[in-house]
Amino acid sequence: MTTRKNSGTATTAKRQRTTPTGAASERRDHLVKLAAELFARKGFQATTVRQIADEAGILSGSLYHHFDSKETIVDEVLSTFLDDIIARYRSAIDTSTDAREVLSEMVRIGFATLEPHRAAITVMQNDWNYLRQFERFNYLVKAEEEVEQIWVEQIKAGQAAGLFRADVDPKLTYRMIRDTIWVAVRWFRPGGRLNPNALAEHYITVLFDGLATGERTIPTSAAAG
Amino acid sequence: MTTRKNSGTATTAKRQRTTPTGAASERRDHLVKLAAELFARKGFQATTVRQIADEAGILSGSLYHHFDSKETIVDEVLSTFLDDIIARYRSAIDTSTDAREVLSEMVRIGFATLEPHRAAITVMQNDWNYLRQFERFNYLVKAEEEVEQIWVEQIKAGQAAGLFRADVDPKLTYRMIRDTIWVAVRWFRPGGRLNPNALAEHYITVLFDGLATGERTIPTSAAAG
DNA sequence: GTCTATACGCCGATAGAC
DNA sequence: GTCTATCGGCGTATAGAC
Repeated sequence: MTTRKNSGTATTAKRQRTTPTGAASERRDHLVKLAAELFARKGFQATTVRQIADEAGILSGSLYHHFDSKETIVDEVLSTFLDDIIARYRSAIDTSTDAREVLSEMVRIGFATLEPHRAAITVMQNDWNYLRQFERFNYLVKAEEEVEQIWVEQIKAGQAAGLFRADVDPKLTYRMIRDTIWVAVRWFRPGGRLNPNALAEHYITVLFDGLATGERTIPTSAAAG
Repeated sequence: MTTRKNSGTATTAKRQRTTPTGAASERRDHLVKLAAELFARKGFQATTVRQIADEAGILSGSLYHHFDSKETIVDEVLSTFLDDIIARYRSAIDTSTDAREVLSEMVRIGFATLEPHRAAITVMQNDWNYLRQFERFNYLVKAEEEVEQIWVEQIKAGQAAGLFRADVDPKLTYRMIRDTIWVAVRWFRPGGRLNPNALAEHYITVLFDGLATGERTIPTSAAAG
């Protein structure tokens, strides 16, 4: 399909390294960071290569010494984020067996990612619909599927163990959790009233125990009350 | 700030009506609908006026007989949606006094809106970040604030009545509910496995009663157990 | 209400000097 | 690694005939 070389994970890869050793160029990384901020603020398409170059204090033509296209830049923004988040999820699964604890931890990971990967998550939210139409970004769909599988597995395990109510749809529940976390990037501001930790604990509380104070009806498949 | 004339609600308005009676032109409405679908599918910026015209079987120049700019078209898409949703919320508040019932009804309204306003909601989700930078769309911010006030009021009322747990942040809770509903437009497909009703009931269940099966710790300010 | 024809700027990207 | 200079294309929008 594409001509990309895959490394590390099965989902994403780094491309067009300029140094002979294969090490990342710091200059290049810096440019990617500047571009990511612009993409997040104005959208991918509304950001021009001239603006990116301006931000870096060079001319637009000079950008093409580092990247062969504007899409290569956003590709790097997104794949870096995806590599990181998937690695974190895997580590959470490895360190616990209780589905409720794993799920809580993955929620915490999500909110904790808002700050370091704010720009990438914003681009993912706003420009995913546009970017997905290019085959070069097929790996985004693959990564999404991999993440979904990880979550749904844990929700089903929790239901089988009698920890979670059996009358909710695992896939649907996953989507709602996922969406709630990532979309928070729209209003979350580092240093604001709420830090990522408080956000996570707030959400975990409502997610597991609910908003109501009264009696509950909880049908379960296993360990019924 | 702008030269727009406001009608109906305090938040949105219709503009540039062409008929002398002030009635909406059906031709114009049809063009808006076609454009909305394209905006939703490809993003506002990635959609060209030539594509909109193609879809309608006319040439791009002819579009300017109906609209004075591309932004006017998307403006009409968004304001129509906002007028409708705010009217529905108001009617829900008027027909019930129990905060839990009002909240449930507003959740149902949200999910029920996914289908008829799918395109508008998608544009709102994906292009809001871009559109908000133009002063002509300031009314979007105002409408958002109005909706927030309606929700937060109900959550606080529920807490005061001892119906909702007191240890959650009303504003934060509103944002999470709102985001969960609207972002569903990304994966919701009319005629799919889940209809808007099932979605709403599923979410209401988890929202009020939680995902867990065990005992809960529920601090309340009023009517403590 | 649509078409013909076109203005005019900005877009991403390239070639080659330094 | 950056600059100078530039290309071809497509973007929104307009003027005026029909």
